[in-house]
Amino acid sequence: MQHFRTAVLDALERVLIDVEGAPDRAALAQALSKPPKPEMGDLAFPCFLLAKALKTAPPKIAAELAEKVEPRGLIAGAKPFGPYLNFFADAGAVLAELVVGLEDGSFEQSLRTEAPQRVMVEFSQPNTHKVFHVGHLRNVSVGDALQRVFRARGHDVIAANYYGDFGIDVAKCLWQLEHGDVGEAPGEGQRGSWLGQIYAQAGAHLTALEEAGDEAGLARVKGEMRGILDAIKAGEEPYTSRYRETRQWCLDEFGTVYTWLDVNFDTDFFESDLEEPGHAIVDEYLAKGVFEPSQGAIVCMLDDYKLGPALVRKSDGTSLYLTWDLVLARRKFDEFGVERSLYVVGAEQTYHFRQLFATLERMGYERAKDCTHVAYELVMLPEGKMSSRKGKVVTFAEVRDDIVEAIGERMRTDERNDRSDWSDEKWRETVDRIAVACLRYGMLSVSNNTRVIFDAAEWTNLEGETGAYLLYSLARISGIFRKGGRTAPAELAAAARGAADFGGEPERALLNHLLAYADVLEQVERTTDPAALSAWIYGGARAFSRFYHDCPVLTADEPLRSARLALSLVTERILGHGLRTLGIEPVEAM
RNA sequence: GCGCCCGUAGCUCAGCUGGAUAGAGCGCUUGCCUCCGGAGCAAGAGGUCGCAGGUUCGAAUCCUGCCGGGCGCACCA
Repeated sequence: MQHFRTAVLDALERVLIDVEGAPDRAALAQALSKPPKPEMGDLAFPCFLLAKALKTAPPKIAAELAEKVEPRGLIAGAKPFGPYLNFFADAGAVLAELVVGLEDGSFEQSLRTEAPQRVMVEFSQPNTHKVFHVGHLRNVSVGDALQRVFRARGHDVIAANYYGDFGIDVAKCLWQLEHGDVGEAPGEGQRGSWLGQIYAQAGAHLTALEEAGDEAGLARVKGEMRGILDAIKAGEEPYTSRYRETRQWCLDEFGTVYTWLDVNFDTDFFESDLEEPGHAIVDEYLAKGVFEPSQGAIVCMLDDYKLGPALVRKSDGTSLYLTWDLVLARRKFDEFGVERSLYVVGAEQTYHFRQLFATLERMGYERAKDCTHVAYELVMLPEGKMSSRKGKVVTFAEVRDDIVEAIGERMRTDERNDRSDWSDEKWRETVDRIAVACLRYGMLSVSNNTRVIFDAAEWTNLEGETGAYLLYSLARISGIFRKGGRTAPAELAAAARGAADFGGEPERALLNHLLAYADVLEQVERTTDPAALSAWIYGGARAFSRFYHDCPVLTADEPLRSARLALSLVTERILGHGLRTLGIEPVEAM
């Protein structure tokens, strides 16, 4: 398929061929932008950067160049707007190219990078024995979207999960399980959350002792917790069996969450596997002189990086989070052959990752510079910060149930659409998809470095800028085809080329919007922030809604009817692609 | 004290590789279902882009300082 953008660059090069000192093609491409209003054209070239070479005022340059541009192929013409030279697309021809490109695969090919790499995206990293809450949902949404974007860009992607399945917090939970009044374990599917509550109780117990000033009690309980951890490390019963069983409950429950969200990992890492290799790696680099003893502990000095010493072994001989990340990084590089490594982790750990990457560099891993900490801000509640220790959280299960309930209610009370022939299975699947769309879109519609405020009332409101709106837009397209039938794409493309009256403002605005998809994916890869993609999809859904409202499709005369069907088709395909890249599966009806 | 992030409409946020009159959603006011799905479309009210300097033909966007908020700064993860 041919791109309008390419056609414009060709045209610019033709008219600038005699101009000495004119920018090269790359610079021209860089300068192209979108006019603020559809009636001002489809692609704008600012003439400021020719002012020096031509020694002429930009508006005059624009006017002169406009004279020289001739209608040709995808270009219908060019007009000057002040200092801008604006190109107009032949809407029908551009649309036909898109239909063809989507059919023969060249559209998807055009989304891909020229330099594919092996990329690992590590995300989710849930802790067993703790609740999975809406904060974790943000991590999964961002990580999975990035993973999908990198795939769409043609990279060889490995999606990695890293379970925090070991450590003193696990022991706290097991201690409370033994000493607290916890009742019987619930049935399958709720045991993980149950353990999460028990963990919170353990935290509350410790806080209570602390606040009561009971230092002896506090020391005793902490000692017992420490003892449980040591017992598991030593393989002693009953703690080892209890640990294995409860750990599995949690992993199983995480699995149901991922299935519901449609998230898949290519590889799993476990903190419990890293203790031993952690000791080895510290010994190795201690011997090499990269690490050194300090105040009874082992550190890596990072003065060259203007960072404090990175602690890799505590004075009691045990290892830390950072140590395990060193082991993991080495595996990622050496065993997986990763060329680029993304860590989707909350912004509060920025300092940790600066130390990690600097330490890796000191260890001789030059690829440390290809490691990126994808930092995202906290998810807050309207009343303030969440705290899993205090049990002040909105759990994933609560959110899922609330939103499923709200969507089900909306559909049951809606008389506009007849769903009497829907099977239970179709109901369930549709509600679930809308729920996932609302949750993921809610998490992805703000930039990584903006805090998300999770307001249940707001999130279950299905009107306005929500995931439901996006699915609704695509469902309307499906409705058109359900009623009008599916015509062969080749026929639609031919009709689009010949439809003289196609190209009204809503049509051109929508078409123009769709053309920017590849740029948006490139931007998300570059910034590792999926928010630009969600914003673009929302903009596309809006543009379609206006088109849908203003331009009747099925009742139009041929060939306009087919041209509009073609536009509906490419919108369905491209917005659908974008939604799936965010991890949102469209529905045909809702 | 040092480092990172954020301050844009009543609220929640886009826009930030400098460019054409600063945009959405929610809320408020008002139109539009005999017409492909009203979970929609259109219009209205609402903004000293935290403050002060600087760079530039041009600054919400870049630089400096200040004010306000969040997070982090070795034996937690």
